[in-house]
Amino acid sequence: MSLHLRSSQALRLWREVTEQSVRDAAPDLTQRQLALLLVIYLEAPPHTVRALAARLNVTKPVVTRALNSMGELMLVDRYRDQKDMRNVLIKRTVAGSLYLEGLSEHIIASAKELPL
Amino acid sequence: MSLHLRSSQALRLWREVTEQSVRDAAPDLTQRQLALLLVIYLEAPPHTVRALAARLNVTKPVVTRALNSMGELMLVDRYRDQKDMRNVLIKRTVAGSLYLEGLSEHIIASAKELPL
DNA sequence: CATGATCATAACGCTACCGAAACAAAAAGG
DNA sequence: CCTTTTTGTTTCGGTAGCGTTATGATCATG
Repeated sequence: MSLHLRSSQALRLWREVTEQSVRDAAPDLTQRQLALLLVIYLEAPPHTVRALAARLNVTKPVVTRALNSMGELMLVDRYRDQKDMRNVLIKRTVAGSLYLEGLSEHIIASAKELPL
Repeated sequence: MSLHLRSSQALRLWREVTEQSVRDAAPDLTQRQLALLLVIYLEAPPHTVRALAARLNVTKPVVTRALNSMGELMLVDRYRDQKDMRNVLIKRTVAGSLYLEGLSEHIIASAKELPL
């Protein structure tokens, strides 16, 4: 058995959560930054700039810049791969985990109150 | 009975849909623009700039600019209120409906394949 | 009808992101 | 070794969003 949503429910869910994010003026991530953050936290490491860029179909500078921005917000961390000093590996942070935890709570709460 | 999501499911759903939007390079709306679009299409008209700004907790120029951008993409339309010529009323478009229809299909498809 | 309030938009200076290309550092491989 | 390849970052010029403030148009009210 799978999770079944109707069209009106799907959009309503998206509206609730997106609207909440806007209203709260939470760290104003772009779509790309958010997508990146979710991949980093939901997929198994290691994550490199190159792999992330390929996965999201964006250029490497986009990833570098997104990591700069989210790094300042402490949402991610990065360090050189000691095995191959060309690589940069992206690490999760406590702040990043908390941020996504907050997001998931919003999603869950909104889903719970969707009309059937 | 209400729609219950677990934390991992919620974030996975968000990742799937956000990632898809990024990969497809669909009209690159900001969070604010998307929130605005969803309110316009899911809430009953009439919609004015002022009311939308208040609802999303943003300034009026933000709404005007978002309507400019989305207007160029044909996602929304606007015209003067004939009853009160100070007001601008926002209208839905075919392209906007199609865009949100695509979004909802993405959401539904992703939800359907969430692990239980 | 004139003055003040209420709309939406325009103007201004600023910041952040964009794609493309150039670059620096490290590894690979002849 | 010394070139070539790979990896990530920086730079460049350009675009688009931001908040604040000013403006123009319309309505309400004395």
